[in-house]
Amino acid sequence: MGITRQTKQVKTLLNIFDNNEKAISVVDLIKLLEAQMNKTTVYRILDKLMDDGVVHSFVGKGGLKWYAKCQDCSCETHNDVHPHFQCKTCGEVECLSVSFTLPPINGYMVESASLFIVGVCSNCL
Amino acid sequence: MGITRQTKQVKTLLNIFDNNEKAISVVDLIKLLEAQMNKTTVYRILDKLMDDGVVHSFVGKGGLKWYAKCQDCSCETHNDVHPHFQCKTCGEVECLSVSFTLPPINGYMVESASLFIVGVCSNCL
DNA sequence: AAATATAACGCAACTTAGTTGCATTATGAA
DNA sequence: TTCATAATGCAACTAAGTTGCGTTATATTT
Ligand SMILES: [Mn+2]
Ligand SMILES: [Mn+2]
Ligand SMILES: [Zn+2]
Ligand SMILES: [Zn+2]
Repeated sequence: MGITRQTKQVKTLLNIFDNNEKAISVVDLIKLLEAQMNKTTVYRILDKLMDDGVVHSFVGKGGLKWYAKCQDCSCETHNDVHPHFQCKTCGEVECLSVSFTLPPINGYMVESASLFIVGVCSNCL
Repeated sequence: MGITRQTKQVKTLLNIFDNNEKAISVVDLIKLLEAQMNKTTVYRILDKLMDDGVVHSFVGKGGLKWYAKCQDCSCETHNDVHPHFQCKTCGEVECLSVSFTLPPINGYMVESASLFIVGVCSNCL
């Protein structure tokens, strides 16, 4: 079940994702919002925003959780199957708007796949 | 720097990877070996086996670290760039001996990429 | 404009993965 | 057998994420 009440904290988080193309880690979110809300609240709101198809999450380089705004998702359909890229230089993480084809693996049923790419972004090159 | 002394603990871990095609998580390794060695030792030996090109690691579904034997790696060259697969049914994680091509991303320098696939393995289908 | 039901929040305490410092042990070379 | 030191065990710590519960605030009803 997703969000039912538009609390001050929910609005704050929605605002962050609306004005931010890049992905952001939970750790950074908690640090950024420590004056405004509890870390438990951050985790809980993120969970609900996931349910609502507002954001999607993925596991980054060090095993940390990252979140980014969904493009064309809703409660019912999560279409955000795209690679994620982390820049070694500036540290920023972004969703790549490209589709990728999985290698052929006979006899396996594929349910989901995540591709994480590390390198140097166009700004830092 | 890698391993310089063939301790009992090192032999135990080498033996596990030699007799095991599948990948294994650190958590499972620690549980499996709790009677034989300390968890700190497990982490430290795995680090060194990485340096020596004996094993490689990757981040699994939940952000946990997994390890598997390298095929053709050494201290100098780590060639193990392949996807990893986790079966939802049996939970086993394996290295896929297939190569995959990255999607074209103009203006970015790619350094490494990891592809993690979740589904049902051939045994469980 | 109250009253009210309850979703959501804050807080503290907890769990778990992984790390660090240091005293002790055991390996391999001299 | 001696000896330097790599490696281990242990305890304490850090950091990410979770849980339970009492309190607060939102949105609906009266
Ligand atoms: Mn994304
Ligand atoms: Mn592998
Ligand atoms: Zn960059
Ligand atoms: Zn299976």
